[in-house]
Amino acid sequence: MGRAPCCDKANVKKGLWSPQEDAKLKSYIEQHGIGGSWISLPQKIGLRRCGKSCRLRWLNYLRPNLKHGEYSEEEDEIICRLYLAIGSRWSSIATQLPGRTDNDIKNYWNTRLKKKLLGKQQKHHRQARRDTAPRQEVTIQENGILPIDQLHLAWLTRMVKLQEAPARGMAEESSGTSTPEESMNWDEMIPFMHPDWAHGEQEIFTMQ
DNA sequence: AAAAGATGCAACCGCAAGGGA
DNA sequence: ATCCCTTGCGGTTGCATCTTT
Repeated sequence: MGRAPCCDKANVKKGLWSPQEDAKLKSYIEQHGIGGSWISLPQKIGLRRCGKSCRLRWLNYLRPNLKHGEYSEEEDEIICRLYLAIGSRWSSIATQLPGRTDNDIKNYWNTRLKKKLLGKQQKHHRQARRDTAPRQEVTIQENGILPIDQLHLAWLTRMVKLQEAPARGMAEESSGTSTPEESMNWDEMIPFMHPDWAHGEQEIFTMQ
C-alpha cells in the first residue's frame, strides 16, 4: 500500500503553465481567494492541474509584489549571510527578502551565488579576474559585520579545510546524504559572519 | 553553421508537520 | 490517542536557452 496520491495523476496536466491557465488561476484567486483548499481549487476553476501545482504557481510566479530578475548586491549579501548562518532553510531566508520566493532564492543560490562564492567562473572570466582581483585582506567594518569579500574568504577557507579532511564535518548533517562541501559546521562559521549571531539565530531572525 | 555541453529556472516529487475529526 | 487530509518545505529533475568548440 503506497501513499494515496493527492490528485488523479492520469487526468492532470504537467509541465509549463500556459498564459490562459495563469490568467484563470490569477483572476480566481484575486476575486475569491483560495476558497477552501488548494486541492479543490483546480476543479472549481476548471484547471486540469494538481492543487499543489496551483499553489506553487501562485506562490512563485503569480502572487502580487513578486520581484523578478536580477538580485542586488545587498540581496546577495543577505542570502550568503543567512545561508552560512542557518543553512538551506530557504523559506526562512525568503522572509528576509520581500518579493523573493524560497524557490527563487534556492535556484539563485544553487545556480549562481554558490558558484560566485566558490569562484567557479566561466573559463574566459578566469584570467581577467586573476589579472584584476585585489588581494584579500581581512578588515571588519565599523558595525562589526564582515563585508561580502570576507564572507567569500571564510567560505573558501572552510572549503579548503573540508577538502583536506573530508571526513571531518561529515557527521554533522542529519541527512547523511550531503557532500563534504555541503556539510558545514554552522557554529564554526557563525563567528566569521556577525558577532551577534554567535548568540543564537533566534535572537536575530524571527522564524515562523 | 551545427553539434555538444553548460546553464538557469520552472515545476515536480516525496516527506514531515500541523490541525481537525 | 490516532488517523487522515492538507499544506509547506527542500531536494531534484526536465527542458529551453545560451555558450563553446
